[in-house]
Amino acid sequence: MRTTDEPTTALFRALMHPTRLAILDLLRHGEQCVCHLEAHLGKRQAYISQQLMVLREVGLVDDQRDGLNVYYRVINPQVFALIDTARAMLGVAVDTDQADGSQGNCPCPRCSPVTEIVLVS
Amino acid sequence: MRTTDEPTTALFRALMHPTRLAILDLLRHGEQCVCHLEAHLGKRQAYISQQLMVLREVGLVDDQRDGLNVYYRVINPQVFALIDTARAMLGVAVDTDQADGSQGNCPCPRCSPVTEIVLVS
DNA sequence: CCAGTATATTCCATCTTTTGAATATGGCAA
DNA sequence: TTGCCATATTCAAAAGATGGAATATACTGG
Repeated sequence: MRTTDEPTTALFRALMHPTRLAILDLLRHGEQCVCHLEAHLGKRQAYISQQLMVLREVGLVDDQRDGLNVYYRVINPQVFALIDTARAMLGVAVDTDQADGSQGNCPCPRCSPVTEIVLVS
Repeated sequence: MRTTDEPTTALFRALMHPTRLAILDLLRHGEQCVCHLEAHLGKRQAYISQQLMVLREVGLVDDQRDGLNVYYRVINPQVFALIDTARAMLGVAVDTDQADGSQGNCPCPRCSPVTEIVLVS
């Protein structure tokens, strides 16, 4: 229908998706670049980007460019309370960390500071 | 996808709908019969029933028969906190009452106790 | 300017949700 | 049983979401 609806439904609509929920979980401890999310979620970049677009459109996240990388962050941390309440209702343990098992080697400067480029002669 | 997803997404999926949200709002002050919801929401009975089915399937509401009428109630009131948090995030006023303007004349015994059947000779 | 890297967007086939319409069920009273 | 009332379920068409593939954009370095 999508007519005079409350924006509330749009919010829940955005939270209705496993990957988007996983992305938000990865943003709990501060902003992350797309490559970071990509590495940790094990999904294609374009796909992650699509989901980020949805989160952006409902005003849940904000992006900020830093050189080649784009860093995303949650605008209103209350959304975490929302997710936690939902999980609590269902008896799901609130996993404070990683959304999935994949270790994720994010190559961005913030994740991997230049240290291994020592190349001894 | 719908595979190994968290039940959390199912919860949000159920809350993603304006009519379902309105039904939950009507159940804030205790259980209500279907005709009550029908009267207040101004939607067809079958439609209301469909939405109630969705809410039932995710374990948000419970029903109980009393004669001809079926009364629905919210199982876990925490869901109201969830909705309120969402609305607060969006700056939407938490309307404690009626979901829409329609006055709603519910004919069920609890709403309209037998008083007008006096029929003087 | 050109190439390369990080991210974004568009397009599209497929699957799911939405909602109207018709129909079914369950209970009550006569 | 019959008829009626309240509610539930099923079906199907239209609308919307999902996720893959290709492509576009933005920035950096040479």
